Amino acid sequence: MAGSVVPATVAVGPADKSPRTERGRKTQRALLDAAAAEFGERGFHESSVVSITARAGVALGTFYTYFESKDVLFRALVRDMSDQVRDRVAPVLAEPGDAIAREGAALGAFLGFAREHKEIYRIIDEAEFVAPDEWHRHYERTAQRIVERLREGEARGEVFGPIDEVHGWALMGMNVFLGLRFGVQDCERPLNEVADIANALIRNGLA
Amino acid sequence: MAGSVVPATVAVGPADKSPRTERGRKTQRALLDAAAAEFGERGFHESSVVSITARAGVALGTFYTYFESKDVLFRALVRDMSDQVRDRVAPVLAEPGDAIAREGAALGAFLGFAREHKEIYRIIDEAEFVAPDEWHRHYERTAQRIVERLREGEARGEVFGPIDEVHGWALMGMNVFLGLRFGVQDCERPLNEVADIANALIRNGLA
DNA sequence: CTGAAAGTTGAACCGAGTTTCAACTTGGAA
DNA sequence: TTCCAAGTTGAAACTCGGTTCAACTTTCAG
Repeated sequence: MAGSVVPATVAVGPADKSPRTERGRKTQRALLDAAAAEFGERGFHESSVVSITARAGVALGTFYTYFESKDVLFRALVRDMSDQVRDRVAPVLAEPGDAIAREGAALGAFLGFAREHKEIYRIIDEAEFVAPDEWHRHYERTAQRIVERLREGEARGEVFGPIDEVHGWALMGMNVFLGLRFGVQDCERPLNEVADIANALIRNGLA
Repeated sequence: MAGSVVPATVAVGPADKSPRTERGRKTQRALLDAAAAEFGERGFHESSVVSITARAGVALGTFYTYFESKDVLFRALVRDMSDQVRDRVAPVLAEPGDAIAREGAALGAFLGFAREHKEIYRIIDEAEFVAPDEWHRHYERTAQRIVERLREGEARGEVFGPIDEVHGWALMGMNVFLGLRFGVQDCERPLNEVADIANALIRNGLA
């Protein structure tokens, strides 16, 4: 899991803990991957630095060579997951189709990501308590992006306005819960089926 | 806050810790109210039994007269919050209108509840990590109830079917995130405005 | 080959918070 | 008034896990 969770460099705060050699970079990467897996499986509070270092195959003290604290590591991970989702969804938005179809494609891409990275829910959800600012930032930006896309569609006459912040949060909430139900919990149901039903809902409503 | 959080009796597990006198019931109630407030403000892990008993105005040891552990108390609270939401939404569902209008009324009632009980989000969200079974039960039932209501509407020809589990989770996700944004975070915006926009979305879609 | 910088190690320190428990208080029934 | 079950108390035992640090190893430039 999560072989690509690690960015080239990681923000570590004032005291520079960045690795200076290739060897160091590998160790830091092992710690980040181990942490993503561990937090995903057990949650922040159940994961100990001991268990993370054990999973990474390094000694306890090594952790503090690269991270100021368990907290700082978690924040770096939240930021990274948030960026990964964005990067995964971005390309499908370039595909042809009207604004609503593109939201459907975005949902499909997100569901796929959730199936591959089930740890994302535990990490981002738990950020509400462990790193509230990163958590807030993530949802604020995601909703904002949806609103912007819908407004572009509105300008093109593809969606019926006026588009409001409410629409952004409504669609985001829908996507998040569908990701939870059909990405993380139920791994069997075909994702395009789910995305199609949801897309029909936001296109035509239920009436 | 949370004067009505306390059920008449609380499940406490095998060893019977139920109070036997009026005095005991009052103390247990004080502990439950204090815990709801404390968990709502600081979250489960930041709330200590010391802080809860201090807020309730009783000694540390008294806590264990009524609860086997901090964990058991939290579970009781989650169950209670879940029931409170249900009880708050139920009455407005009896009002006249088609199935979709009733979903709008339900959302309105839920948003109102969220404004009055901001602690509900922290408590139910954190249950994902502290009491996963209660958390699962809560969302499973909520989605199920939405699906049932929509299917009734479908039978009456008020909504366009076929209604799927996807619809239940989609609407629930929408409601939850709107409650977060406009119930807990933004307390200014008129709730019926929010509910109306969301209801128009699920009634007619965006196209 | 050599020295120094980078990296690694894990026992020990430390604070925090849950839970226990034996002594003490309260309130009401007989 | 007496007695006892129910309730209360808070110091202390206990557990747990984050963080520190001084000794040790590896790597590599000169």
